[in-house]
Formats: sequence, C-alpha cells, structure tokens
Amino acid sequence: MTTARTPTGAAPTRGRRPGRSTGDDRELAILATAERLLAERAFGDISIDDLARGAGISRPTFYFYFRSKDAVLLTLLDRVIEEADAAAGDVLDRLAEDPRARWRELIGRFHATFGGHRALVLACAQVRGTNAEVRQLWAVVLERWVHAVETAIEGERRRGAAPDGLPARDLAIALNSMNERVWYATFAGDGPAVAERDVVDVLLDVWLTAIYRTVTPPQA
Amino acid sequence: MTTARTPTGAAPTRGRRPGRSTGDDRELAILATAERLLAERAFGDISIDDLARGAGISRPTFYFYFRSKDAVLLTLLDRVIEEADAAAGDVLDRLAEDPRARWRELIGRFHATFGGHRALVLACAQVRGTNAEVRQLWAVVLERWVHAVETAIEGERRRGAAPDGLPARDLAIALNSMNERVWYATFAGDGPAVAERDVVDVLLDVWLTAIYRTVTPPQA
DNA sequence: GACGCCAGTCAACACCCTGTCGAGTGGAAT
DNA sequence: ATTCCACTCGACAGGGTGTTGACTGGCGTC
Repeated sequence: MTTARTPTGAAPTRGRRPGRSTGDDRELAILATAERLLAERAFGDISIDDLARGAGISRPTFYFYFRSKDAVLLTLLDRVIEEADAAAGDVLDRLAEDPRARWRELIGRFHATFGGHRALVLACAQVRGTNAEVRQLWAVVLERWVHAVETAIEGERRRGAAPDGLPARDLAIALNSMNERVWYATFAGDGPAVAERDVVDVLLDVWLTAIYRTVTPPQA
Repeated sequence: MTTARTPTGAAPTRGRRPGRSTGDDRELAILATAERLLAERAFGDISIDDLARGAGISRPTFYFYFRSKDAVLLTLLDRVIEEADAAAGDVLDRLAEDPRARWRELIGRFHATFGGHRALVLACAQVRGTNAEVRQLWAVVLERWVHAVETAIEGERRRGAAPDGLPARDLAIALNSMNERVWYATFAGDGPAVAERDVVDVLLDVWLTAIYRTVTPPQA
C-alpha cells in the first residue's frame, strides 16, 4: 500500500541528489518555504530564487538540494499521499459492518487530508499538466486507490449487497475522478462548486447510488 | 445561451485588439498553427515564436493579433464551446420522451465534440490552472451547463420520474465534474482511465443511478 | 598537525522566452 | 500628391532557468 522507501525514512530519492546528510535543515527549510509560499500565491508565481532566499541560501545552492522547482512539489506531494493512505487505513476491509458509515469515513478522511493541504493539492493539480513526474506519481497513486475501490465494489457484489452493473473498475475510476474534480473546485473556489461543508455528503450520495442503487445499503 | 459577439461574427474581442479587418488570414493562420502544433506537443512547449513562424510572421507581429499565447487558446476554446452548445441543442427539453436515450444523447454529443478537439481541450485544462482568463471562461460555461442540468433534474423530480435527494445543483455539479475529469483521463491516456469506446456508457450509468436510482428511468 | 577529501556554497555566465518601442512600408481614401 | 493607418519587424530590456568553476571549512588519516 505504501511506496518503497530509503532506510532514512525520507521519501525515495526526490531530495538531495546522491550523497548524504548534514544540510538536512536546509532541505527542510526549502520544503517549508515552499508550502508557506504556496499558501499565498500560485506555484507558477514562485521562483526558485524565492524558495532559495526563503531558506536562506542562494539560487545555485538550491540546485544542490533539488533538481528543480517541481521536484520540491513532488516531495511535498509524496508526504500528503502518505498521509492520505494512512488516514484511509483499512476501512474498505470493514465495509460489511455498515457500508454507508464506512464509505463516508473513507471519503471524509480523504477530504480532511486534502483539505489540510489545499494549496499544495491545487498546485499539484496544476503542475500535473506540465510535469511528467507529477503526472506519473499521481497516476500510480490513483491506480492504487482505484484498485482498492474496485476490489471493495466486487466484494459488495459478491456478498449480495450491491447489484451487478458496470465493470467495477470503470465505476471505481468514474467515482474517484468525480471526487478529484469536485474537491478541486471546492478548494479552488472558482466556478461552480459544492460548499465545503456539504461536499462529503454529496459525494457519498453519488457513490452509494452508483454502487448500491440506494443511499441505504444493507449491512451484514 | 451563446456569448455576446461583435458585428463581424468573430469571437468577442479576443483576437485583433481594437480595429478592423484585412490581415484576417494572418489571424486565422495563427489559430490554425496553434491547433496543429497542439496536436504534436504540449502547450507549454510551444513558444510565441513557433506560432508566429508557423503563420509566416515575426514575433512582434504576433502581438498585433493576439495579446498573448493564452489569448490564442482562449479564442480556440470559444469555438469549441460554441460547437458543444450547438451539439447539445435542446435535448434536455425533451427528456420525458425517453430519459435514458436523451441523457445518452447529451453525454454522447459532448463526448464527440470534446473528442474532436482533444489536444485543445487538454491544453485548456492545463492552462486553466495558471491563466485567470481561461479559468474564468471555463467557470462561466460550466455554470451554464450545471444550471441546465440542475433544471432538468428538477423537472424530472417534478414529473415524478426521479426521486428527491441531493439538492439538484449539488448533484449537477458533481456529475458535470465527473464527466470533465473522466474525459480528461480518457483523452490524456495517462493514469487509470475508462476506454474511449465505453466512456459514454459508464458516465451515463452513473448519471442515471444518481438521478433516478435506476438505469431504466420511466418515460412520460 | 599537515594533508586531502568532500559536502556545501555562491558569483558569474549562457540561454531562452516574453513583451515593448520605435521606425518603417504600402495601399486606400481624400 | 498627400495623408492616414493597418500592418510589419529589428532591436532592446527584463526576468527566469540551469550550469560552471572556484572557494570554504570540518573531519578523518597517516
């Protein structure tokens, strides 16, 4: 469920290029600066110089720690994904207990995680269009989540709680996609969007009707 | 339903700044070059110089015709939106005839329109993150479509074909959002995506279950 | 305790792209 | 013939990225 990691516990190898460790704080300072700046302006309006100055170093030195501006975002994204995976936990394994409550828990926890890093999430969504690495990372993560939901839907069908219908994978893709875009609109606040306090319930309702054809699926 | 336009019939005022008309072909050449180039590489990898050279003019001359690279995209987007509006027509007014068939027609036509300009649509989705004008245009258009769907759902509820449930607007937002993101994934081809030949049916199924709680809604 | 190594640092440079300015040019209207 | 203006582009300024090459200081080694 979680990605491979280096012995140090840090993300794979997105940070410092090859070597080791002492200017760890610098690296952390860059990441912190990025998340702070992201809260006040768009990713595209943040220059590498801003990141470097914010961390108390010069621009060339920045390149000692990260390959590019995007690499910083990638590292930050890694963390949020890890947080989301942890928050989701094993709810999907306990669906039969109380399907509605469990699905709500799942959606609610993702909502809380993404909502806690909205600036970062919005920046990633933007950069995904232009940066192959972010696109790739997101694709892998999404594939994992889609697969988990697909399996859960098949489980519900097998135990007779959900009717047959669309291929479970297609349904899982559609529902995950909906969540992604709806959250984006809600957090970005431009264009038509569901109010933040309602968004979990709205998403839940569509999930339940699409999976069970009812908003009150049967328990075990 | 359609946006205000100038007497000439060209899009509002995205193209040539103030004046009139003779270098019309240059303007058209820029637009054509943009759509051609978009088919072979990402928007960010196309420079204004590429556009200008492609249209047989110099870079400064480009600025006589368009304010920026993004303005070109905006003009192109205007056209596709117009095409989509035309394709959608009044299907939503004839829902009661055969709800499933009409909803399918609606989704199918949007699919065909966007699919016919996939490179452009993908570019717009990317740029929306960084360009306020594209974001704004898309927000306005989406609001119109959401509103149309919202009204249709309310109509179906009123005539007893659809049960009450989520506020129609929230449901309309969620479903439109899903379509947008699912199409994006299908056209972009990275990450988990529904196969192009299935995508209309998958979307339709989720729409019907969310709106009617069944995939076979009652006719008039 | 001199020596070398290497993580870490930055001034300066080369490059690319954007947007603007000002000086043209040629055809249509007067 | 003159004026006007749509249209054109060479040349510049500005800002961002990524790289190079020289320098520093701590630490292990002989």
